[in-house]
Amino acid sequence: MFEQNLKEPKYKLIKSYIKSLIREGNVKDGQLLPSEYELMEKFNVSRHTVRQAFGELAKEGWVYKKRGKGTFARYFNTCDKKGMIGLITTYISDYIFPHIISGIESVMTEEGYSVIIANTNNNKEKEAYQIKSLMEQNIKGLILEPTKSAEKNVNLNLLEEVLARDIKIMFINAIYTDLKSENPNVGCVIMDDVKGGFIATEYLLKIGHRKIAGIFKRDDIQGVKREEGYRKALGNFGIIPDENMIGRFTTENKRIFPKEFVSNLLDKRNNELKPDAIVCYNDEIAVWVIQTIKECGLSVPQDISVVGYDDSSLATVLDIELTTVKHPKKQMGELAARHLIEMLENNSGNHRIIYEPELVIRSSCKAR
Amino acid sequence: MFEQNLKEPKYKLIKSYIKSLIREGNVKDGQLLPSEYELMEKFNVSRHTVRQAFGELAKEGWVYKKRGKGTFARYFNTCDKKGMIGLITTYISDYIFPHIISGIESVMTEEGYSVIIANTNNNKEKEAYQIKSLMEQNIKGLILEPTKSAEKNVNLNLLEEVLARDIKIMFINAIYTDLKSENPNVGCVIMDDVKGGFIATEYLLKIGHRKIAGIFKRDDIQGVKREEGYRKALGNFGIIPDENMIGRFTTENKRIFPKEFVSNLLDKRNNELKPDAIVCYNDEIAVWVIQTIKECGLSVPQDISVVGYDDSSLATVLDIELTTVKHPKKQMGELAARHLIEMLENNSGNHRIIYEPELVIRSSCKAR
DNA sequence: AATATAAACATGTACGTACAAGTATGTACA
DNA sequence: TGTACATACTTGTACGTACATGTTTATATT
Repeated sequence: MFEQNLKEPKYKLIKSYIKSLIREGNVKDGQLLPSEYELMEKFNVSRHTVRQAFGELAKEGWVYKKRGKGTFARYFNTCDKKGMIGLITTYISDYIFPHIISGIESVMTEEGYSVIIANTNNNKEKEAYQIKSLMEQNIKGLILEPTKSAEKNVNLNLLEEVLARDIKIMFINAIYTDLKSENPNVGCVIMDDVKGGFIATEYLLKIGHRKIAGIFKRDDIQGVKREEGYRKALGNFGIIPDENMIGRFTTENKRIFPKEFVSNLLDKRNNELKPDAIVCYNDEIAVWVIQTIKECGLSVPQDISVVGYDDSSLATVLDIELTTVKHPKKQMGELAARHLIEMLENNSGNHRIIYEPELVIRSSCKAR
Repeated sequence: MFEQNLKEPKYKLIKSYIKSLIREGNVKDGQLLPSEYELMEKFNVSRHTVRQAFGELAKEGWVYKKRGKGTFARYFNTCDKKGMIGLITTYISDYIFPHIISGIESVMTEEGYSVIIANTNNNKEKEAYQIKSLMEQNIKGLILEPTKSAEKNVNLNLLEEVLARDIKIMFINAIYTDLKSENPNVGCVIMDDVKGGFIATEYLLKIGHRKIAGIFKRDDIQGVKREEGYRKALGNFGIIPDENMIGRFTTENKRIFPKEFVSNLLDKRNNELKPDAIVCYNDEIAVWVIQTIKECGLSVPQDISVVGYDDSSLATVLDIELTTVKHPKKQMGELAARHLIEMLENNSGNHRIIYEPELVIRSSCKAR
């Protein structure tokens, strides 16, 4: 009578009975389970007890109920579905992100994973919220594009919790360097942004420019590194950059800053600042820069050469086609997905991919 | 006695009371909520009813309980757990889809749901695979942009299975009409595409055009309806359209067809076909059409006026800015998300939204 | 043969009771 | 002072009943 009652409540016993029915395939996906009354008899309990068991199983996703019809098994996380992957990016619909996401989704779907997407709008608190949310969803891996990667990583402890739960992390675009870089559960697919900034600037130098302004994002590592490459290239040509010709913006002022910075550079009163060329953080900024140059009565590339970054769709859509640094975009997504799957399934190899940037030369620069 | 009982069960009323306590900050994170007995008295219900409310809230993550101590609010910690929503679109990274997806994601995240995305590349088999995959995840709702909606719905049985599992369906852009349209578990946010095609064509007629060609997609309902609107507008002006001036393409030949169709129209040998204006299925097609017109040595809008559809980013990026029909894009995503949440949480109301299109007049049309 | 109707059965809501078990607090006793 | 105990409170488990509501099937009626 009481041997069963030593610990476990009756409704939990019924729960595990139902779960075993489903798990062992006795009742398959979508098939009818025993009715409440049948289980009352079988276990000699009240209907309330059976309902408690079924109610929890329904909330947990093991079964679903249809009034008048019965309770049915739901087979989730089965063998033909390998599991879920979380994806957190700063933005979803803007710029090159749709292509990155699409690359990830296509590979993951092909390989039998599902992708849950979330974005942070480049806000650290929202990033924390999204990481917590995804942790609750039983994900196997997390693809993360860091938010404000150049600032202090306030979500480090959260990421360590992610790893503690055996969830692998794959960074894209940038990495949080404070995570131990040898950790085999952390991978990345990033660009060599120093080199990217370098080749963009070097190209301008090689075609004869010397007064080269730069405008960079300062709250993500990509921006900091691109500036580093820019400085390195100038240094190679023996040029010490004028700090007034380097502009730095953040997410918050990115829509105002480029215009202000460029129109200040082109202001007739401080003519010694007027650049021959401008290296831009990315194509979006380059477009605004070109717009401002035009508004100041000058033209691109006749008066000023402009280099973008990322080779986004913006680059070829203007009447002036942008010379820009190629970003792998969709390919980066695919690479990140494939390497994460490798980490999950084989747990081996080096999964730190650094993409070599190349320059795409179009019509926004002119030799002088 | 029964005035409250017209629809909502008592325990749901108590649930929303508790949720409002937490949401409005009357009971903050970690603080004690009223005990079961207090709520019994307050609402004049049995303890069972209160427990049902608290039980569900606990499973959903709104509260947590401690035996002997009470029930506590949980807001900032992990109020997620409301569940997962599946999202299946034809494409992810192209055209207006990133904006639709972004709208859905932002609302869903704000409301505590997670979004799993998947795409079909406009392929019916892939659609079937994605629906099956998502069914195995424990999704609460499915947002679906139909694939090849004008063709026979081969996945109807699958969608009925989705509904049988108590997963609500929200259609966007188009609906599979073979699903019973009064079903309260099916909603939609679509455009009035007949009207869209109508106002685009009517505009051209009003500014004096009579020989108006049309190029439409024939494998989705949007295309069929836009063509219907086009014919209706012509009919209102007493024009019987020349069938040779109407082109129909499918996903498979969309990259070749517009060019062939337009260059054939403009071929000097069949001069009677040469149109004054062309109504295009969408902006993407319009761009290719304009390209082809230019290649034939004619110009837009001087020789031929062109109308697009969707008001995508393509519309304003060319040197000729497209006159086009406005598509809600991000707003459509937000609407779809909000209405799906309504269906899930309140189970009431009409969730069939038909968006009224409006024309955005730019510079790709000229009166004659 | 088609159409109501009733019965049987499924889950949903809601009332009641009883006792178990964890927590906090005040009181009596050592 | 400190410990033990009673008490009152909390949630947890479990029994019972009743009726509502949706689904299916068999039966009776037209």
